[in-house]
Amino acid sequence: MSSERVRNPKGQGAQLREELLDAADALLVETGDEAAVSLRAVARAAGVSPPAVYLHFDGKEELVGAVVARRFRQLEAHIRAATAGIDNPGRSFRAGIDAYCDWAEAEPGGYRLLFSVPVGNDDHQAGAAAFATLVDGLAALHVADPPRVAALVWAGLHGLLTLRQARPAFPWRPLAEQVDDLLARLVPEQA
Amino acid sequence: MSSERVRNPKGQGAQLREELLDAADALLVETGDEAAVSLRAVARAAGVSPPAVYLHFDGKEELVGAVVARRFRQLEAHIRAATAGIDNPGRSFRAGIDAYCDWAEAEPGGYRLLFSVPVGNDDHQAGAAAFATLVDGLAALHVADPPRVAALVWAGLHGLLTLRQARPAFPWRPLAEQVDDLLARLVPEQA
DNA sequence: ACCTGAACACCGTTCAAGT
DNA sequence: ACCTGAACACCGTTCAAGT
Repeated sequence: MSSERVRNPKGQGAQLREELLDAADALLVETGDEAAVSLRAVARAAGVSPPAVYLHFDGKEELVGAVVARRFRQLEAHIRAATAGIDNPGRSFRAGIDAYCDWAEAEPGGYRLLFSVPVGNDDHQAGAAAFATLVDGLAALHVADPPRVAALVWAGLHGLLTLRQARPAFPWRPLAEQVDDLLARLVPEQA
Repeated sequence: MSSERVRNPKGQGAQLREELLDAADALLVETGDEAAVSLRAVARAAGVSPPAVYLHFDGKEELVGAVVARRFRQLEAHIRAATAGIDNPGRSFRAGIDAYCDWAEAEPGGYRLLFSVPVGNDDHQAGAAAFATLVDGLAALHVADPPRVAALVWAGLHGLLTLRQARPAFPWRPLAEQVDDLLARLVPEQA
């Protein structure tokens, strides 16, 4: 049960860092809750002793923060990939919205995690970049005051996604229908 | 440091139950996070030993659940009190919305708690009752398909309130202004 | 009927030590 | 340079026992 893992050679400490991030990511996404994942469990999954985590992270909080930052970058890349090459502004805008929702629904725990943890500077950068894609999409539709409307759209989507997760017993309509309803009212220009 | 508390007489076990609920509520509202509050800390605050909690609750989860149920009933009462006696449907509707937002902003941890924990049946009842006040308000405004619009309004408000808490560094406009914007678009009938 | 003490298997973190 | 073992103060929960 102990020491399956082979020791890293001299210059390769960075490899353990990646293994720890992968292990922590997998455990965090399962639950979407920082508190449900223990630093000791992450160390176990990576095949090292608990103190080894401190060689690469200041503590549990910094480890979780690094996972969150990586997930934010993935989300932004996912949205950019979905909208890339779509010329029609309305269709591009909607493709970005759908990518955001798909990503949240595909890994609910991973989405919840993004907003359940105090953000560091890295996350703030990545989050701001994702928000910027939304503002750009609205500007292309000639919406008045795009940042102002973008905040409402973001809040509406986030509210729908998180409430649907938190209250699965509520008689929700299909998500696509709710998103249609929401956008029809918040962004009439996109029709 | 030990035994400040006087033992309860024979038929008064229910009193400890209330003391535990009050202690747990205070600790939970401070953090808004179930995981940040320990059963042992609750027992300490109430002046009893940890196993004493099990005399009244099945475990930590049930204790937290009872606190959440109580908070839901308080929220619904707060909304009903704010709308009671207002005849004008538009003003009554808006008073309910404002009461919801005020309650969430007055105790952010208490609001977060309501949706950060899996719900039991009690919470579901209380939550449904609060939602019903929203549906009724929209019906009085002769909105088409009130439950459908109510879901969007609820999601929009919830998204605004939680994102503002989770991302305090974001350049938010004042909440009242965002709520005005949101309602103007989602419920044009209220103007 | 109401509550405690001691125990168990966990947890995050620190620090000295091993290779 | 990279990692471990042992320790510390915590945690939720159980079970026998005290008043």
